[in-house]
Amino acid sequence: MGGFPTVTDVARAAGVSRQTVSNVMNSPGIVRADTRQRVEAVIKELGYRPHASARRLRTRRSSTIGIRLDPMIDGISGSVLDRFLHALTEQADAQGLRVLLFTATSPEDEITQFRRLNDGADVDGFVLTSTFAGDPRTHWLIENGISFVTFGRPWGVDDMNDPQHLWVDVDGWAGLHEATRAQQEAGARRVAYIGWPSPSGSGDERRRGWYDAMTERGDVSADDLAELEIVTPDGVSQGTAAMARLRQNAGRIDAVLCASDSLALGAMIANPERVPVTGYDNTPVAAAIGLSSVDQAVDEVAAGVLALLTGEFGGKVHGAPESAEPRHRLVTPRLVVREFAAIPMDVPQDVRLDVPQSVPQSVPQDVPLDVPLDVPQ
Amino acid sequence: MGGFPTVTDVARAAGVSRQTVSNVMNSPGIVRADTRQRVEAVIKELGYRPHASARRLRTRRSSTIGIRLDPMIDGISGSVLDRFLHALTEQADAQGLRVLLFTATSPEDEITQFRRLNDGADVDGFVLTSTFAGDPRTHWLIENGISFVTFGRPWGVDDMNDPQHLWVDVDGWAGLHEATRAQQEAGARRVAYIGWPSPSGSGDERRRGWYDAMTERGDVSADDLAELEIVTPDGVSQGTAAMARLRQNAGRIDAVLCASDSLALGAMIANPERVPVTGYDNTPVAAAIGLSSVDQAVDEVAAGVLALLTGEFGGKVHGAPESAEPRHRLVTPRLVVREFAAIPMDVPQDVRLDVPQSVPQSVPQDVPLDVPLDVPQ
DNA sequence: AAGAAAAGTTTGATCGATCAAATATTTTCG
DNA sequence: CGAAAATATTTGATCGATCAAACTTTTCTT
Repeated sequence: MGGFPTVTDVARAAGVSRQTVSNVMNSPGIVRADTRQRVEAVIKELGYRPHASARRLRTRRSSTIGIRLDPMIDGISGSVLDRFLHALTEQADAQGLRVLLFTATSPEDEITQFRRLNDGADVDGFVLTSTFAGDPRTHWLIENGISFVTFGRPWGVDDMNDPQHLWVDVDGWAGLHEATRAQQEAGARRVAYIGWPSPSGSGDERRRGWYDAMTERGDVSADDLAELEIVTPDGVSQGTAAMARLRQNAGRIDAVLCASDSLALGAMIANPERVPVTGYDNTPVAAAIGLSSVDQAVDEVAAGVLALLTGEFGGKVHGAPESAEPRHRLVTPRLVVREFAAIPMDVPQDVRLDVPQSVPQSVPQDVPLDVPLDVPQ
Repeated sequence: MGGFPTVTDVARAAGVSRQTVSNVMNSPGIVRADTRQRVEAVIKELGYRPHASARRLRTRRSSTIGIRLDPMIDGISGSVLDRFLHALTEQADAQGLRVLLFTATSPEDEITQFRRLNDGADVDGFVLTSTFAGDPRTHWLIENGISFVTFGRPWGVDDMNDPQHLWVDVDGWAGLHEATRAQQEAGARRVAYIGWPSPSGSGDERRRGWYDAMTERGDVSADDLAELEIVTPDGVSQGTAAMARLRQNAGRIDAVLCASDSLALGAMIANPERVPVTGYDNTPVAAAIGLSSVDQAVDEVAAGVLALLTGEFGGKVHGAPESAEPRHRLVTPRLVVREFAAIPMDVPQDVRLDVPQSVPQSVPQDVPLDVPLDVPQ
């Protein structure tokens, strides 16, 4: 009559004790088969569902993980975080975990939220995104013994092997290496790279992937290689400007790789010769425009994050330092090849580094464009 | 020494009873000022935080709202849902509410999740997105007396005034009406519209906004108006095809309005005369390409959803049918005007309705493109 | 100033589940 | 067969907070 049935109701109906009902749900192994079946039948019949809060109060665990919903999710590159969030939620659901969102305006504010959610037993652990060098969040979490896994490796010196810090990341080096190889195999020799200024954890990784592939091949001189590289902050208009500069200074270009889809989209604009352009992140924009792009395998990342969070270490290292279980995972991204220049674009022949006043800006000012996922700010 | 301090610890340290501590937190008004200050000081000193699960067990409310993370969030149009989710989380946080995510593969599956989360006292109510005609979810929730608010009005006959169903929606009519007016004021007379096939709840609304603005002005004949309208399923390549058809059949065109940014992006491609194109949703793509677009004011939508969910009705109607408080909100979208054709595009003169085999497809096949937010499936 | 009313505070019970320890039952084996 | 061991089940206590009702103190009324 009242609300929902409780363990006591089920126990009475099945002619057993509360604890046996509890055991059927949590340690089926220790209940005799016939008893278990009887209880299970009653559970189904009454439509019994355990009361999550009561269980959490007693067990002191919430089966919930917290993740900050990043404001930069609005940008083009933000969609990687979206897809990650979706994959994480889906896979968490499948193993009985819930995902709780929160927002924060700064790393300090985020730490406040950590405390609030942890003290209130709202969550068992956290998933962090957008890590950066000297990230105060990871230090705080480690100090306070709170479980967490980061999507993105720690960028500080030596932090990468900190056994207290569990992480999953995408191998940007491999992504660019494969993308470069793909262009070379398609006949390209002079493959240019538009990247971000160093130091940038993930940016430097990606650049190295391109650089290594180029030097392994060995058919471009060091001087030429230097000409084929250009750095710029992230953004569509920056990509356009960088491409224009490349065309002025680098001589023949057979293909262009970019550190982000934003740059790639921009590069596409100042690309009348329709040189193949490859971006990074495989965002919807890339898909719509028909750009090849390196896809961060968010499903694998999510799986890795959950495995570490629920695995042997329970998201943190409690003893067992001799364990062989790896404390991080490096996921290899996938290159998504698309028909080149699906959208034919043309550009006035007089494109200069500084966009002339008489021509409309190629990027409107009203939207802050897409800080990429993992660039330290 | 053990874990965190509890009410009992605080009570002891402050020399009061548990209940007084509880009152300080929940009904400060009934505690004498000096007592309250003393207790508050102790709370701060001990760093006491209430245990969320214990509170929920006792009060039978979770201060958490559930929302399904939609798979279609990956598409271009999906970013509206993203932005809504972010706004919702931010504003929920501000009023002490948590947001819990879940995924589902179908409306039926979603109902299963509703049951699970509700029975377990995980959530107090739900926010639904992507409503469609005959949506089984809302019926189920109403039947089971579970609180919910939808982003998107109910599309069934008479459903819109169903007093059991609280909703917030964006006024697509007003959006298109304003966009049309804006073009007319800029000197356009023959404004075309690329929309979705009827019946489509939100699609029909938007079309009506354009249609009404055009007939109010009255300088285009009914025949011409029919020529200026074209319907097609959503998608970039569909937009391109539609635009090409318009150019063949509609005579002069001064401006084009589209039911989505996907269509607008497509239309942009087959637009050598650089007729102004306006999209809908103000997605990152529109921002990057420099398309004008109708922005669904997600902040206002989120505020409205929360107000209804926590307001007089608590997300559902329990008596008080004579109340004057509105049971739904219609938010007026904002037109974001951008410099036209920020990205110069050109198209071969021989664009035909069927894309020739020798020319690369304008949209790659490997990505399911962007079902818009509110199109019934 | 006495009694009533209001305001402030405390006590015991309770939400629904699980833990720890006790008890009952079945199995094993000399 | 019967005692010890192994297995199965039950009982009482507990997690941390709030509710409901009892109790104490202060304020108001006449």
